[in-house]
Amino acid sequence: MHPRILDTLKRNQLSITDSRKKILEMFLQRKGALAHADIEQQSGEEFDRVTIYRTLQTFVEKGIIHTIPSADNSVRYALCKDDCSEGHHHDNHVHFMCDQCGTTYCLDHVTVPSVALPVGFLVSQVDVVVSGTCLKCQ
Amino acid sequence: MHPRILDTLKRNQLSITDSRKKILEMFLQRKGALAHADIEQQSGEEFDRVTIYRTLQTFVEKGIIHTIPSADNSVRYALCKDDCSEGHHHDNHVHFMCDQCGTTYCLDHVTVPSVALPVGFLVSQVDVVVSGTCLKCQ
DNA sequence: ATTATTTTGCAACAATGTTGCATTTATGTA
DNA sequence: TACATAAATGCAACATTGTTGCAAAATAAT
Repeated sequence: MHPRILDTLKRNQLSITDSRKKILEMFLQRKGALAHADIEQQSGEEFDRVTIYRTLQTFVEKGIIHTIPSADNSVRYALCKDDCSEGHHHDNHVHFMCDQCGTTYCLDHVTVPSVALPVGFLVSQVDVVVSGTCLKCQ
Repeated sequence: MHPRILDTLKRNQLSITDSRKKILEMFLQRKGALAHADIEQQSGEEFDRVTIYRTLQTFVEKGIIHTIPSADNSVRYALCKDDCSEGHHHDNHVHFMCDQCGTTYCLDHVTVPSVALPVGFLVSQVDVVVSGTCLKCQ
């Protein structure tokens, strides 16, 4: 078991359960983003669909993971670099979605460029979604 | 009826039908983005749900409208500035989604900043999704 | 005006997400 | 460790969203 699992759950005052351990482990191992369907498949019917929904919801609320914007209507989740406190307004991200294989990368080390908006618009968060071909699919 | 409707449909070799005229008119009038649900409500059960889905699909394929990425799982559509030929790889956009009222703006005049990606990633499109408070909700 | 093509509406289905509640599991305390 | 309390899970049922096939209707072409 990944060393950060218990730590993360405890820090966020979450009961330590099988589903939470397993799902958190998935995120920690494969660094890319995961959709609900991915988790459902990989866990092999070990957990109820509802449990997975609720676990993801909880993780988002606690700031352990965040959702990634996408143009198709599939919600994907990725680990927050360091758990964002309160789960609100976490750091800005650059995400990369591969057109070929569909893998979504969370590029934490890429700087989010500043955007100059028209007067009257207050910015709370900037998400940059880049699509194209990823490293593996060249 | 908006003068650009017939023009746009003809240019894209689409049959001129009531649903297409009405839906295109919605996009031309209210310049913000529209979700499927918005269209369904505004058209007041005039058209079948399936027809709306298919119309939006067709418009996207023809490059008349494009989808806007969002972190929740609601797909929104907005007019392309000038119909993008082939519907693929239209110009990059900055989109603004208001946390208060949910209105999505397509900020065509804001320049998309260039993003420096790691070596090996080929970029085909950059979407910038800014969220915060809009002009009206201050 | 008539034929050929396209689009629509309906029905049925599939996928995705939500809610309430009883049962099970985890936590805190003696 | 055993017990009481609190929390999470699984099930069932439901709601929403999106898809597909096909006959009927509308549009376009001749």
